[in-house]
Amino acid sequence: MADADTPLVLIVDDEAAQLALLGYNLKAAGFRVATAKDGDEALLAVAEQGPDVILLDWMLPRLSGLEVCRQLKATPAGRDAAIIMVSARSEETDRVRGLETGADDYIVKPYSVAELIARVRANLRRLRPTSSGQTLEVGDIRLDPDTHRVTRQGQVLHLGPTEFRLLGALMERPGKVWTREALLDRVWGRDIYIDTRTVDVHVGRLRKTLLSQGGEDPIRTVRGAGYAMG
Amino acid sequence: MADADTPLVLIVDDEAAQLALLGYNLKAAGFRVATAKDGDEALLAVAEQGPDVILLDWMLPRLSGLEVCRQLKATPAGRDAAIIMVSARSEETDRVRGLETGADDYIVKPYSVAELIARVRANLRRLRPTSSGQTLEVGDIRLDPDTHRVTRQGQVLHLGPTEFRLLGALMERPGKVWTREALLDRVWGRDIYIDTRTVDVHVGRLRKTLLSQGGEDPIRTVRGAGYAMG
DNA sequence: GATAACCGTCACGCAATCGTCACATCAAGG
DNA sequence: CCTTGATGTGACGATTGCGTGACGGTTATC
Repeated sequence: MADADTPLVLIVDDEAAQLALLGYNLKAAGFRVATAKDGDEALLAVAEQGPDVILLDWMLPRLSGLEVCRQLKATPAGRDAAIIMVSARSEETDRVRGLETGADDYIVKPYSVAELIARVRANLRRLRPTSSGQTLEVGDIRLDPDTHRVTRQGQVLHLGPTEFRLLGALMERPGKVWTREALLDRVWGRDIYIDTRTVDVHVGRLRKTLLSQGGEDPIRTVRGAGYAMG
Repeated sequence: MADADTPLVLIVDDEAAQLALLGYNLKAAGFRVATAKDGDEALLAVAEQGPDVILLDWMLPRLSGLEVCRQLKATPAGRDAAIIMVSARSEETDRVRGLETGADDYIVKPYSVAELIARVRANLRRLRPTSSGQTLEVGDIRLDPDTHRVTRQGQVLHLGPTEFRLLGALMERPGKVWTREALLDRVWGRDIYIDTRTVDVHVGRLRKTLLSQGGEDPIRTVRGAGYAMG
């Protein structure tokens, strides 16, 4: 059961009760579990054990979760892991800042165990193709998840955080038609209540940037359904 | 609107006012709604109607919400549903106990309608992950539900949403003769009042597109009965 | 505290698509 | 050949979906 192929989840939280609860549920779901009480322990554990997923609490003593995230993403082992920020604060700003710092996902308290497990699994799946420095490429567009850099025909394009994640989602499965709802899930996060038309606006902004250096429109609008890449 | 594809939400609460309020909001959000006043009614309703999401109040007469949750998760129909516990108590212990018992999510009073709807939707999405439909193929015509792409002999064909769904229905069961009424049900939706002749028009438009690149007419008209593929 | 970047929402306008009708055409029986 | 009911189809007004500029609000940065 707990062999090296079993995904390792590192839980970083300063509350012992949280560590116990999360650990219990994750073990029950078949994961290996490591724990850390603060940022320093977390950095050490990441370097030593190389976890696949890191559950990182927002509120930590000494270093904030945000700062820990930044430092983790600066280490080789940290870049190979998916970081899920856990927060009691639901404000948009926190989420954006978390994702900008390099977190791969975000979950807001209170969350369900089913949701947590689903998130961990989803990020594990996503880990393989993208997170290990794998640059996405569709046509003449390249997206580097590590450096957050997008180029078209060598030209570097500047994208906002949301548009970057939007493009990343579209490029991850070229051709697949995403409904606006699915994109809200994938790009904005679950349990976020946002007008679906907002997706249209961001697609428009993304298109504008992608077309700024000329070239064809790489995003296909499927009337009545959603959007797709390629 | 209220066809079988519309998700069914079962509300379990002993206060009539709560039932009415929640029911009103959920219906306004486009869900079908069923109600139950206590645990016994809930168990019956779940077995009979097989809801997709269950909103389960914590405080119930006779059986507690917790116990109802446990019993629900012991039934086949209950396991297929997402259970959201609704509680006025915000203590951590309650949440943990609720989730340990098998609830999929948890929402604490007072909550906003927007949050409630968002939770219900989020749990629905988790319940039915986007099934990657297999590409349909009849003769030289291919239809990919995933990419919403229709090709004939490699040529990409452009179809409107309705014609796409119409072709999908026909291709799903090649040879089967669909009556106009059945097609209205399948393609347009169950409780839609539309002239059956409209089907003829759309079949005509579909034929026109399918024949635009040459080839035989793949749709067979069965006089007095309806249409069939192949 | 001022500026710039970015976000989510709204309103407007255009184009695609829809449903219906009217008329043409067809199939089958007499 | 004629009749009759069913089907094909072009035209048209109405609706809907989508693109997009504008706007106010928030945050980061200096």
